Amino acid sequence: MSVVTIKDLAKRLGLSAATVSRALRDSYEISTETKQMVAKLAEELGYIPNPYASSLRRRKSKTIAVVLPEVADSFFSLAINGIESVAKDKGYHVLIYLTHESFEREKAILHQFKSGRVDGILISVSEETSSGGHIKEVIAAGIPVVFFDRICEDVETAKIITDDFESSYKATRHLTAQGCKRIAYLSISPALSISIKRTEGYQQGLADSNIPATESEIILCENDFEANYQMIKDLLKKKNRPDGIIASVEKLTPPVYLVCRDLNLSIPGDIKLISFTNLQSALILDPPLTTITQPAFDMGKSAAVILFKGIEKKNFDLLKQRVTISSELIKRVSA
Amino acid sequence: MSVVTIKDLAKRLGLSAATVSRALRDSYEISTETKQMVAKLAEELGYIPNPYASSLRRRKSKTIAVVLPEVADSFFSLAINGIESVAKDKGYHVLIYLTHESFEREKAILHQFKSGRVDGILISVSEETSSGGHIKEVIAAGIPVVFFDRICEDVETAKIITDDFESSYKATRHLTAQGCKRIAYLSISPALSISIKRTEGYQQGLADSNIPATESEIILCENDFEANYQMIKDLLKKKNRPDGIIASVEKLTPPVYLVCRDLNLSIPGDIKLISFTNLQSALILDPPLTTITQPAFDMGKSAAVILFKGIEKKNFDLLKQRVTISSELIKRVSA
DNA sequence: GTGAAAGCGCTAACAC
DNA sequence: GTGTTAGCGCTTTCAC
Repeated sequence: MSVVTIKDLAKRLGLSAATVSRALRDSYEISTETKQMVAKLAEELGYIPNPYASSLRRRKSKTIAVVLPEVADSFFSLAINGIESVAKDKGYHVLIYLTHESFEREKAILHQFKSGRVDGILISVSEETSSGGHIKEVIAAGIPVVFFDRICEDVETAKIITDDFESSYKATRHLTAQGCKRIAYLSISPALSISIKRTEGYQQGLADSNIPATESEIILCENDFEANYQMIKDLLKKKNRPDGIIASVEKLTPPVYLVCRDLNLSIPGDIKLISFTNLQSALILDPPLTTITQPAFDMGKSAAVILFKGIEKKNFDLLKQRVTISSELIKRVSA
Repeated sequence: MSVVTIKDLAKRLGLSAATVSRALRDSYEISTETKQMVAKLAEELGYIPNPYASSLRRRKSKTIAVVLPEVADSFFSLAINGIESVAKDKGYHVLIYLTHESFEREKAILHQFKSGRVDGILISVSEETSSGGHIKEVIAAGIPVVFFDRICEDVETAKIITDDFESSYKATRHLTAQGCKRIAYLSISPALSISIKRTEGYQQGLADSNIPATESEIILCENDFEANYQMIKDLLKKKNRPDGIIASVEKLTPPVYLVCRDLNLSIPGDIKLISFTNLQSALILDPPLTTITQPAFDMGKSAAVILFKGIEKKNFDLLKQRVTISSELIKRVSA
């Protein structure tokens, strides 16, 4: 706790608190000499402003919230870096909240933001989030919100996404071009915006490759490794097993590799695989993994930049913003 | 911004602000009926306390800071989850700061904590941090600090670490037991506590295996992928190249695999490899990677638990706390 | 069991 | 260019 306050500085300098405050904020009203005196003493005494007194008075916190499902995923780790890089430059602080894919938790977290704790919010919604009422409430309370990656289509505010449909489409077409006739799609929560888009891209890819819908298979995976392993194993044990797989999120890659190993199936010989992932280690997997790699850092950065515009510029129409940053299909050995 | 204040509630109920405040905080002085009335109206009007007014008055922020070098590493991602899990239960908020391995940045971040922005700090120091003066200052200002993973030995406060010496020793002994005669150790910043311990464990392991110091080789790696790749390539091109490698941090794994592939060297045939990493994908690498896996989640959790004890319990001697949680050597194919 | 009053540290209006 | 005053919204004496 810094025990030195503006009053202390004022007393020592024979000035009023108001003048010191103005000098510290470099107000145009204050003479250069005074500013220097104040700055010098503040430095000497190790004065650090109390952020909460300032927040209370000015009604802004210089803080943003980042609401994420998890941080285990490499996508979100990279996104945090992008966000932090711009928050730091802006002199903002970053509060982090994890929903653990729970809608209830997400609601509770957002609810308390109406208190003015943060000046803006970056959010990637949970798997369970199918409607955005809780987010609309926060926006109605006057707090700018920017979605990134996992959005709510029914909430009108800025959205930073990647081209999920196109990525999935490209992945599917790549597999069929390699000769796949029967492609399984490993999905997560079907309510998620990214799931919907990716699934659509997959289906369109199949259609455009003249693969009948009967030859498609969508497996709804869970958060539990063992359960996913088992589902994938069941899938690959069937007599008409797929010859191609698209793993729609990072965490579904390991179980596929393991099942193939355990079932003695060769990738890409028996089964070709493409995963959505940002893991650097994709290229040292056995075999090197063909990936859809998302612009995670840039998405985080871009979301933060837009959020700050929304916070700082009064006549910036945050609500209409929509940025799509392309993902990349990186061909390696698995497909 | 919640526009409903305690005064509003008080006015509506014909009570004083003081009574409402006490009722909301469930003070023993207040009658049950009053409490219920207040709770009911607060709920109805959507009252949310202004956290900064409360922080200003009570001189506590219900917020902790987590200061990390990066969040790209799987270790720190998992640690954040551990930290968040306990902060959530305690009703605390988590501010995150990245130093990007810069000492200057770390100093600046810590400096402003003297303002009372946070009630406690969890920190894993940067590569460049060789002395802890900036941390001592914060502690002197009365703010509890807990180190986790990367510590400053010269700062007397709680430290949560893993058994770096033993892990490295075990890794080295495992390699020599497999027949390695010449083991290289890929290091990062030699000033870092974890680097020092791991290097010592490596050297002791060599000594106990009767391998002369002349057959050891410590390569100081950097933050740049290309540079590391080149250094490792140079290392493995030498005629007396090592037959074993210990990668002391996660990010050094990919370049080793790539160099081996490019030089047509077989792992583990020509070179055995053990890496410090928490990546789930270790077991689907080519070949599956033998790892030292750290208890990242538990370290984060444990650090947070101890920090909160330091914050909440006055007669808890935070400074003397020291917890070591063991890492695990997981034998797979690479060594 | 409740109220009045003071004040946390800072800043914005309004003076001069 | 600087000072005075009045709060921001909450909590905490100290009364009764």
